[in-house]
Amino acid sequence: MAKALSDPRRVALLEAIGTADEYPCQRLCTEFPVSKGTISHHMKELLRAGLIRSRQEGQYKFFKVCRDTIAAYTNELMRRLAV
Amino acid sequence: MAKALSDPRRVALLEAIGTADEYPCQRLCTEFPVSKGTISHHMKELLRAGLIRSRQEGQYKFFKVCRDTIAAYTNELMRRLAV
DNA sequence: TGTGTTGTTTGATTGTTATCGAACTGTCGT
DNA sequence: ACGACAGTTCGATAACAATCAAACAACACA
Repeated sequence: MAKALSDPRRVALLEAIGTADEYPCQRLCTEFPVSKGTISHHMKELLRAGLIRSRQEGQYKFFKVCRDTIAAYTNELMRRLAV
Repeated sequence: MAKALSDPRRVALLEAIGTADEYPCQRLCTEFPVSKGTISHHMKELLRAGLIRSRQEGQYKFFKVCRDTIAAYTNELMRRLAV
């Protein structure tokens, strides 16, 4: 999780996805100056970390931020460092 | 900050420091199976990120977790992702 | 003043990761 | 069935990060 959040580009992607309830993959490809392959790679990482979920609709793919996972992470961080 | 928190060893060091109000550098060196150089490197990163502060006392050095910085980070994360 | 201890810096090595382009897979509309 | 579009996967490359060992600097004490 921390690893997934450590790349600025990935966080930017995550933030973009967070601006809407659901965010189309294709829009990420147009709005970020990176190749499709790279987007796909980052999405895979975010999925693996449980930070987003995806939904397929025909040939399109939509992403959604898992806000509870993020909340769980921040809580864990606070707990571990006893703030 | 996120970068600083993305390395497991560094988080472990941070946690160790967090177990006491102040933690001597030398104890980190004895309790973690890494060289002095590596410890020094990680401390530099944690300092740079504002996650710890250090205090010199003669030839010894002590570290202290900056809990408010961590709180600020988690808050920022929550805010940015509108949880 | 010298010796041991503490921590920093440096250079080399090694592993990881972000990125691209290209090849590939799957889905849609015609 | 075919051509266009959406994503994935792969191979290569380049940048970065963790680590060590060794050289170094600073301090303490005898």
